[in-house]
Amino acid sequence: MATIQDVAKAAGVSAMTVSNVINDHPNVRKATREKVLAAMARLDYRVNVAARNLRKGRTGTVGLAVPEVNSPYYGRLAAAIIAAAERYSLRVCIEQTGASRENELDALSLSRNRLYDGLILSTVGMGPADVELLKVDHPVVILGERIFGGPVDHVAMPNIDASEAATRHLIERGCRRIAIVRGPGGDSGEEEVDVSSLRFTGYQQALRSAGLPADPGLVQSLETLTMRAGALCAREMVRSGLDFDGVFCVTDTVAMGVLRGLADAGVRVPEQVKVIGFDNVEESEFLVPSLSTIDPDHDTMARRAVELLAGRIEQTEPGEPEADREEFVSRFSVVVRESTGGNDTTEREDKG
Amino acid sequence: MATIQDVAKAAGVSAMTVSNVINDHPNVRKATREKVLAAMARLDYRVNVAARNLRKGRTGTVGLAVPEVNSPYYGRLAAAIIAAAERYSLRVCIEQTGASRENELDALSLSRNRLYDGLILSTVGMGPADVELLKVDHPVVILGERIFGGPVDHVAMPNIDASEAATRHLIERGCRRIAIVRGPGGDSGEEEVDVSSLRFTGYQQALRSAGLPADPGLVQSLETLTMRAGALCAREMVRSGLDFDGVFCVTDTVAMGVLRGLADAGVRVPEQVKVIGFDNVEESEFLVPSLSTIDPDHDTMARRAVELLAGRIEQTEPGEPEADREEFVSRFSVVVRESTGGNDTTEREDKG
DNA sequence: TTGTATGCGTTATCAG
DNA sequence: CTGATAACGCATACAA
Repeated sequence: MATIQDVAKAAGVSAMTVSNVINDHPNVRKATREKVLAAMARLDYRVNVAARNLRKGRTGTVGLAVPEVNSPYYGRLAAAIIAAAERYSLRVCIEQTGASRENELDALSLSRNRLYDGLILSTVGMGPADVELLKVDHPVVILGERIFGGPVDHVAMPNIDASEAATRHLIERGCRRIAIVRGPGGDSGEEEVDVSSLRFTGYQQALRSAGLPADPGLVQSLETLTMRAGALCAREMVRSGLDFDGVFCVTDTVAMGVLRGLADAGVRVPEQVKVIGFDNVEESEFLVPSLSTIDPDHDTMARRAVELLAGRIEQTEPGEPEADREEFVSRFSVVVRESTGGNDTTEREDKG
Repeated sequence: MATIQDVAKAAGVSAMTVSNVINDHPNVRKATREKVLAAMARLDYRVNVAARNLRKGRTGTVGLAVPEVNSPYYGRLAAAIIAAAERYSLRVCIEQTGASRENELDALSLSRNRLYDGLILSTVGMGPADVELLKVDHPVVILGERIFGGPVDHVAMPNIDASEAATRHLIERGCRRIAIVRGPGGDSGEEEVDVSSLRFTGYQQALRSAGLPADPGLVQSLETLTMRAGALCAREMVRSGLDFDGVFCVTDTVAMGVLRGLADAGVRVPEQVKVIGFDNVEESEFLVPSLSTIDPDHDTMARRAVELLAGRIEQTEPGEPEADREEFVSRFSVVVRESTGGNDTTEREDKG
C-alpha cells in the first residue's frame, strides 16, 4: 500500500506538499497540486487513518452505547444520532450493551482508550451508585434518563410528566381502573431511577390527581419489556379476571405485545379496554388498532446530544474554561390514535 | 494522559516490558508483572488504540454498511452481525448508506483507508455495472443479494426460491388472484437483480407452475417499501375495485402497512384476502392478524458473513494462496400464521 | 510556495 | 526473562 512518501517521490515533491494537497491547504500551486493528484491516482494512494489519528490525537469517531440496535426505539434513536453526527463530520460506532452495567462501563473505557473522541451513553444498567465512574476526562453525554445530577451532560425525556399525561389521557377518555405494564424493579424501597420506575411515578401521580385509588393488583411488572412478555401479560390479566378498562404501557414495544394479547383474549380495543404506549415508534401508527402514545421528540434529543458532545470535543484541547454541565429535557406530545378511541387523524397535545 | 513510557519509568522497567504485560505475553516474571500493573493502576494508564493500530496495521474493527439501522429488518441483521463479530473480538461500526450507490462506494473507500479491517456491505444501490469497483485488495463480504458472481465473497438469501414458496403457499391456501407489492424497478427490460425484482421473479414462477395467469394489474410497484406506502397501496387497491384474494409483500415492513390498509378498507384478513410477507421480523408474530412470512435464517447468514470476513482478514498478510471466493445461500422456511389462515402455532416448512 | 526535522505511542526484532 | 532500537504513516513547526 502506497504511503505519502511514495507519492511524494513519484510526484517529485516532498511528503509535506502531498500532505498539504490531501488536506486542502491553501498554499499549494495549482501545477504542483495537479502533479500530486496525478501521482496519488497512479499509485492508488489512500491515507492511513490510523497514522493520522495518532498524529492528531483525534479519531473523528464517537461511540454510541445502547442496549440493542434491534429494537424499534433504539433503532430509531441510533438513526437520528447518526444523522445528527454527520453534520459534524463525526462517524458513529454503535456498541450494544445489552443493558448490562458491565458493558456500559466497557463502552466508557473504550472511549477512554481514545478509540472514540466521545461517547453518547444510553444508561440502563448503571445506577446512581456509578455516578463517580462517569467522572472521566473525556467527553460523555448521557442519554435517555434523568438520573444523574452528576458530572456529565445529560439529555433526558420528561418521563414523569409525560407518563402522567398519558395516564391522564386515559382518565379523560373515561377509564377508571387503569393498569400499568412496567419493567422490573419498583420493590426495593429505595428511590428508583430507571425509566420504568420514573414512568410508574407519573402514572401514580395522575391517579392521585384524579382521586383514583392505586390498586397494586393493577401493576404488572415484567422481567423484560418485550412484545412476547407483553402479550403473555395481557392474556394473563384477562384470564385471571382482573378488572381493568385501561392500560398504560411504559414502552410501545411492550404495548404491541399487549394489544396482541388482548386480541387473543377476545378483548376489544378501545371499546372494552383503552391502551396507550410510550415512545411513538414507527410501527405504532400502523398497528390494528393504531396505538396512542407519547412522542418524546427523538430527533431533537438526538440533535441536542450530538451538539453537546461535539461542543465538548471541540473545547477539549484549548484549556478554555469548561462550560457548565448541561441538562436538556425534551418536549413531548400525546399522540391520540385508535387504541384510546381517537380517529385516523393524529391529534397532538404539546407539552414540555 | 499517561503513556507506556510513563508507566515504564514509574515501575522501573522498560516500555517493552510494560507492553508485554499489557498483551499477556508469557515471558514476564510474576513480580515484574505486578510491579507494572501497580504502576498502571496508579497512573490510570490506558492504551492508545490509535498508536497500536498504526503499529499493528489492524484496527480490530469491521464496517457494516446497511441502508438504515432504523428498520426491523436491518436492525435485526445488524444485531446478529454484532453478536457474531464479538466471537472474533471484532468491533462493528455501522455505516448508514441510505441505499445510495454513492454512500455504498464511500463505505468501500473507508475500508480501503484502513479504518476498518474489512467490510460487510449490504448492497442495494450498486448494480452489476459496479462489479469492477468491488475488486479491491482488502476483505469485503457482500450481504443480502445474489447479484455478483464477482470477485468477492457473498452471503445471500434464496430470494427467488423463497418467494416462489411464499406464493405457492397462498395458492395452496386457495388464492387464485394473487397481487404482489414490490419495490421500484422491473420495467427496464434489462435483467433486474435487486431484491425486489428477484422476489418478483419467484412470484411469477409460482404463478406459472400453478397455471395461473400473470395479470399485470396485480403488480403494485411502490417507490419505497415503507409501512406508509404499503397502507396507501392497499387502500387504493381496494378502492379501485381490483379483484384479488391474496397478496405477497416483498418485505414484512411493507406487509405491515398492507395489513393496516386492508383493515382501513374493511377487508378481512385472512377470510377475504390472505397476506404473506418476507423476512420474519420480530413484529410479524405480534400483529393482528399475525403475519405469515418467509424466515431466511438471519442468524446463520450473519454468522457466515462474519466468518468469511474474519477468514479473509486472517489470511491477509501471510501471502497464502487465496481461498476461492465463496457464495453462501441460506436456507429458508415458510412461517404460517393467521394472515394466511394458520393458527397460533407456527408451522414451519423447511426449504433450502 | 515548498522542504526538513521531529514526534505521536506502540510493538517487533533481536541482543543481552 | 528483559531491554535497546527502530519503525508504523502522518502532520506540525519552522526554516528556506
